[in-house]
Amino acid sequence: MAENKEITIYDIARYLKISATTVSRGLKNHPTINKNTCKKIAEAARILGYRSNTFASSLLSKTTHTLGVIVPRISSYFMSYVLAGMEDAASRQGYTLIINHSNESTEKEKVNALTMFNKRVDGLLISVAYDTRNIDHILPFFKKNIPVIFFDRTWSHPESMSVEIDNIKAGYEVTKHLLEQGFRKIAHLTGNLLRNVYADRLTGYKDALREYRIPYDEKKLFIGPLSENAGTQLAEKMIAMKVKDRPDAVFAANDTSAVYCMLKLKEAGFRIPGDIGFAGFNNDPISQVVTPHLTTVQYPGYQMGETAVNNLINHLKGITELHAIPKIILRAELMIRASSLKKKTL
Amino acid sequence: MAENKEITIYDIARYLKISATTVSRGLKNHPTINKNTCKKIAEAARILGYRSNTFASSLLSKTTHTLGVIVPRISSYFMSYVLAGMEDAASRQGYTLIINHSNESTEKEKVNALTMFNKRVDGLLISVAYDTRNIDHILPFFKKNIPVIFFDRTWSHPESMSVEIDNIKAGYEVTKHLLEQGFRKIAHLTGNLLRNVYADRLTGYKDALREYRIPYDEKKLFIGPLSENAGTQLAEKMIAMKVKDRPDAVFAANDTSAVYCMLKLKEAGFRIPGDIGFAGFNNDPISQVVTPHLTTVQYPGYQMGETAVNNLINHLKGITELHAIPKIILRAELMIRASSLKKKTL
DNA sequence: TTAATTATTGCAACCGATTGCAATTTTTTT
DNA sequence: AAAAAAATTGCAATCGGTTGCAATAATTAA
Repeated sequence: MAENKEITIYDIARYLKISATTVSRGLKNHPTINKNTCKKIAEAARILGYRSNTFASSLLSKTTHTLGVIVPRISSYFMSYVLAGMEDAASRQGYTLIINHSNESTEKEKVNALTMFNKRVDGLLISVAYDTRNIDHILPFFKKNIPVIFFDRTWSHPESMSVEIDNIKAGYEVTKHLLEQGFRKIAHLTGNLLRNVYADRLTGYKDALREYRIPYDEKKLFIGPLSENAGTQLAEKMIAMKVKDRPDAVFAANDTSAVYCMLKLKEAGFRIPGDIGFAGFNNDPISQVVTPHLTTVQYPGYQMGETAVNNLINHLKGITELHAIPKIILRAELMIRASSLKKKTL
Repeated sequence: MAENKEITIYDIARYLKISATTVSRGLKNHPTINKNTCKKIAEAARILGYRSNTFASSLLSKTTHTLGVIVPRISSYFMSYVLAGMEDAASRQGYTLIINHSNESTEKEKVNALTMFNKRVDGLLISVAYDTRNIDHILPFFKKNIPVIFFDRTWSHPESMSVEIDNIKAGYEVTKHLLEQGFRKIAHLTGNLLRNVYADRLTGYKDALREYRIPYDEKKLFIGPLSENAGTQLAEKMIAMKVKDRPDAVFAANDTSAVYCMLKLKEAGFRIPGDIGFAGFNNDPISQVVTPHLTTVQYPGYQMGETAVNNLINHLKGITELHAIPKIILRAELMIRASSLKKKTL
């Protein structure tokens, strides 16, 4: 069988005894082509099993209808929702996603960026790795006027747009809530302060303390990878502390570390929230499964992905200008649950 | 600045006063090109900021170095690990992934398959949607000799390969473990039996019952979407049952439904595992956070993704033949935890 | 020193779709 | 019925890299 022979517009042209030009135009219903001819062309394409050769047209148009996505980690609850939102938005508009993850390594991030650059994505969506210190590897995109959108872990750049939540506000609200509940020695477990998400939450935390006239105590700030282990270790440190030094609450910058810290403390006999209150971040499934349920911040991952992609595509279509909107803030919501409710009421 | 001008091999040729042919060959260190010339070409490419135009070469080679991935849902713990494994394996070998999700809809799956087909991926990796009933939409790939690998939720096809775990064995082991612990009225909460993963686990469940000479009771089989809600609803049904009809254990085909069923029963005053034993599937993070911890099956997602991609690429490179290996079975491991330990020991 | 090898390099056609402009056909106007 | 306007269609060049084959240059053998 000739099943393997690819059908081109020339085959259709020969079949209908017309020119390839007309076929090319007919296939996209170009207004100058007779409606009837268009119909015949579409029909012939169907019969012959034609599929457009995207390379040939990309070669000419220099456009791929492909967006590159670089995330620190695919396998995270939050990020997988971002990707789901991106995928839905992209395919709704006829775009395809190329997804890479840096695995939190700046080196891999650089390689990924280069790959995307060489694959000539029409635009780039990126959330930077844990300890990325500069965006030299993104500069080539700006130079070539390829639009870049940062999301979640952002990086400010005059030609780019960021999509994020108001981390300062979220950090403030979490901390304020803990303060309202009567906690006064609140520890903050967070990640690399180079990252906006962590730096901003810390700022919010400090803001709330200031409001309550509680001096900020550096000894209550714990910086680490926010892993299960990081949570467990903080618990161990706390257990080893003298009572007067021991925090009476923990605000962790993600749920994983919060939960594992909680579990370890519970195991050691501490009551939550009676002895120690807890709040996390992200609203991962574990936050609603752990006992007591974890107070956290609902992070709109799906919506973040959707928003980022829609804005990128609007820019590509010339509907909007990226640099005109340096930042889009999505709504994040404090989810108050038992882990922080010392007073029984709100 | 001429920053925006793309550099082509012709620019390099002009710059070095040699032919484009030589540049093309030199860039890939073709043996007939003088080593020294190669070096000069590479240097010039660097200086001028050349990047290869993949379309132009794909147009000729009919190869994209791109793999298509269709998953039912990106935002699932298990699947996000599969994707991570795929991404690592693919980028290690210089391949790029295009990822789509069907959102458990066969219709979207069809659209996705068409997109991948038109984007001319070199190979396809797919895990089918919840209620896909045929693979007509995949047939075009087979016709064009584009290799297809099914993973997790597979579909047997003579030219294809499947990567999965031994779900029958896993189902058998979970059930046998519950039986060994003294449970005798084990309910099974699962998904659409059209899907191998659910059908096979059920088979294993029946095998274990048979071994213990316990008649299979259809009334103990609950089929649904395996969502949080499905778990809660099963609990409600169980609460409403007469004692003699009530299962003394639940084997759920995923952790989410198991956990939510457990939580609801706990809330209603049932003791786990004293009154009702529990086992789930997947080893999601929630399984280790819920109290008591959930017995489950460790599902090697990352490895599954890696294996699928490596095999696909090996086929593409001509190292192996896909259809020679119809199936690859990965190791899954029963994780025994408190939710199923009625006898205090193993 | 010349012929025979071997190493390098370049010509020109090709992959498949697109597009400006000219050519042809059809329709409308006068 | 002829001229003008509008609707269709096709020619030919182009996008950038690849490759078979011929041409030229450099080495080696005779």
